Amino acid sequence: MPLTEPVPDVRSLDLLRSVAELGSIRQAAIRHNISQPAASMRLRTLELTLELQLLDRSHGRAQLTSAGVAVVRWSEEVLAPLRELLLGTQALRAAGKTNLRVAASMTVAEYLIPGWLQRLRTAHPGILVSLQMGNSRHCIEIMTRGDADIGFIEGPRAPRGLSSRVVRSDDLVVIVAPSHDWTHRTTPLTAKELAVTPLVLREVGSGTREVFESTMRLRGLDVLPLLELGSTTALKSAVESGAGPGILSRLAVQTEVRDGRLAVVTLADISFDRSIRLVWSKERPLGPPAKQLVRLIEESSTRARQL
Amino acid sequence: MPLTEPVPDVRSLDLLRSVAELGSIRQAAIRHNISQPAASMRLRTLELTLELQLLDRSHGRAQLTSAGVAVVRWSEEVLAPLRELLLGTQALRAAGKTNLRVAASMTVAEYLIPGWLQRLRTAHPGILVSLQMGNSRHCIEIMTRGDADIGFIEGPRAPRGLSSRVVRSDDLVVIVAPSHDWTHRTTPLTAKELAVTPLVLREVGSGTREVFESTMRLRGLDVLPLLELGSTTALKSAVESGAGPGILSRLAVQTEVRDGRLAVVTLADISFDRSIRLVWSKERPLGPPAKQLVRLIEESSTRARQL
DNA sequence: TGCCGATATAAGGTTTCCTTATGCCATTGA
DNA sequence: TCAATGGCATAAGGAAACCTTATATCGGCA
Repeated sequence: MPLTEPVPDVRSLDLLRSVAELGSIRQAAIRHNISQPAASMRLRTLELTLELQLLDRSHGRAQLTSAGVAVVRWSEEVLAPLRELLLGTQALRAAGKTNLRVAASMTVAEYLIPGWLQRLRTAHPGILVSLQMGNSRHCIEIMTRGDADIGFIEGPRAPRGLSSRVVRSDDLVVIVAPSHDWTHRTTPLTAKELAVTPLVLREVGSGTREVFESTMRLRGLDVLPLLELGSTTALKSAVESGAGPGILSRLAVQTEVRDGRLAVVTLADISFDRSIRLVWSKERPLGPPAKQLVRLIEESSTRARQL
Repeated sequence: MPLTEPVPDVRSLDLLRSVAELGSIRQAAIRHNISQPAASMRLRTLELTLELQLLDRSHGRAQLTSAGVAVVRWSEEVLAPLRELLLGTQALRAAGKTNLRVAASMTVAEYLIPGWLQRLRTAHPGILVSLQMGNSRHCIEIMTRGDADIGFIEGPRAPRGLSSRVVRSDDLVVIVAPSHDWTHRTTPLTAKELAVTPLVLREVGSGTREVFESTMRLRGLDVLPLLELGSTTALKSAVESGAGPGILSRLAVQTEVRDGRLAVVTLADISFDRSIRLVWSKERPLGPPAKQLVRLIEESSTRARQL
């Protein structure tokens, strides 16, 4: 479903954040390289758009109202991912003049790279990253050609000729709509039940489909496709609207699960490993920028465990 | 720091998401209530802004490139919080004609309410919520006057005349810049050390300051303010730029800690409880909408534990 | 080859947004 | 109480962005 109009402008939200930080519209305007009236007008437009009084101008300096404080806070959740998006696209554009070339599978690039870039930026602003995306096979090719310093792929085993290490766990999960019967199950789902249920799956040839089918085949079980879709988004929409249970990477559904739009079904006697593996050349040792990134990733995964 | 220009328009990101979902610019345009050329132009502008080719138009229908898929994915992290912001402001505006009136302390309103509203919206679209914000004392007044059905406050004990239950834990933490010495400590910080260190604190009278001072006083310890600031944002900026260690609610710093902009210092022999408490009238039982919300909150807290 | 659906381009008008100039108000200190 | 100062709003004019309708172009398909 599209965004409910009217949509506040992100630059206005960012400006409001600066006003909160600096305590003055004037100063915020200067920092954003616009004139003071322009800033004043943007904030006014924002207030009209949201139909809320965000600033109290009756005492000389502009003071945030409680609604203003709340909006600033909520805006931070919008602005942080937007900054990550900008860093991500920047890395995609940056072909030359970078000191760290990263190759990543689609899943890693989509779900993990932006956060890592954000943290790398704050910890080591000097490092400029370029990003190449592809499937795992493609990434391995890039690495063996020496066109990237470091790579991230999914897969149970290390590719030959490259050193590798698991940096993050991931696995395929069964997802259903929150209204589905399976959300009320008291017993975990068995592999056998999964085999006889028509499922919403990614198309043949995708990494997700391959992992799922091969793991099931190892148990001597078949898969029964109900629907085959070519993208993660399409699959989520289908499951969400009640088409039936679907199979996707846990990373790919974490947001929807958190928001209650999808539910994960617990599995009894089967699991689909899809761990994420850091790979690098055996011949060439990791350079300092690459080492910084690796260290940061390891820190963030231990921190995630603590929380 | 302000957003790095040029900033992509969120409506364009939303449109791209719809294109990914529907597989056609035309269909996406219809869903967004704009003409097909307008949609085409927005997407073109987005591609120019990001300097990336997001769509492949060479096969009749528009097909997302791998960069396009990544941008859609990154956009979801932006659009979801934006939807929460819209729900939050909507609840702030909605005075009458709602079937669930919520009173919440600033901390709860800022950090937890939007997520709950989002989940409530998807699970029970019929429920219209209105939100009143204030400090904990103010919320209790609203509740006892009967001007809200349900409230959320911080505090160690139940206010008299109201039933209450802890729904979420929270506590004050010591935060420092990532470059601070304390990030390299091998031993936890003691209460005594905290007492002799000049700290960046919220102003006297704020809930945070009260909890901090009273807990320290109970130990017979004093507090030594280095800087007193009137807002969470200002305090974070000060600590981030190296002013010194600061004291804030864990909820208030989780984003910055995740992004590595701030670090939490482990405490040895002291803790500052600030649990969040659901309160309701003893005379009036919870109505069905209130019960739905409570159930949802409890589900989400157990789910958070599982992850 | 010819039709059809989908997208791009063109033209025109409206709206939005920014900048400079200026006026008003609150706070401050003598 | 009065002037000075810093800060915000308003006004006017011009530039840029955006949308709509109409039309051309292109790829797929029978």
